[in-house]
Amino acid sequence: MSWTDDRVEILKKMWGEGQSASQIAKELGGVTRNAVIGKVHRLGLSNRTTAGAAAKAEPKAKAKAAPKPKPAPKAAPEPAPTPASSKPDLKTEPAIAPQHNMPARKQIIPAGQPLPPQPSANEISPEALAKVNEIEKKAKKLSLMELTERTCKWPVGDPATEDFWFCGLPVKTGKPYCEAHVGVAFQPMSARRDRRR
DNA sequence: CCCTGATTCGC
DNA sequence: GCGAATCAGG
Repeated sequence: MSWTDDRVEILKKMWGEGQSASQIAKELGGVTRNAVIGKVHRLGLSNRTTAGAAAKAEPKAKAKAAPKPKPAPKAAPEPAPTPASSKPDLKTEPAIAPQHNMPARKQIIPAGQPLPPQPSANEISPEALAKVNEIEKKAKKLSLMELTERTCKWPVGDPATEDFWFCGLPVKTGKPYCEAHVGVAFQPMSARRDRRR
């Protein structure tokens, strides 16, 4: 795969949105996150203001081992960073008028969509249920964006409220959920039948 | 161990 | 220009 214009376009877009290099790599396909990062640097767009593993433009005066001399006498001029972007768009927040303010009003948000299929309690084995309640306290409470292929994607709470998050614990390899949630998500047909009245 | 981005350097 | 290997950190 090579960096065609449209692929670079996607790269720019996603990077701008704060997507991680690995996510971009997956989206594009045929490239590794290293390739993405390398391209990002070559394109000049680098330092984002993203939290997490942000780098420090810190001169590491670390006396490392031998194989890393690296003189680099060039002093970076850093003139005026003119936003010579040919893309005039960018979302300009309309600055929505604050909804007066919601006193102690307990969310009037209408759940526009059906809630995720939270299994009804009577179909879950007591053991599994107990286990879930147990680990749910330890849940990492990830947002949608923070989910990866190795984080439990079990939704908790009402998506229409602020009180909503994903479990985020390490998944049972091969499954989309952690061990506890796999227990309530994947049940043998026979077990369900038996528990039904 | 999982992940993140940064840098180097042979190609 | 490209990106694997490596580095550095959360």
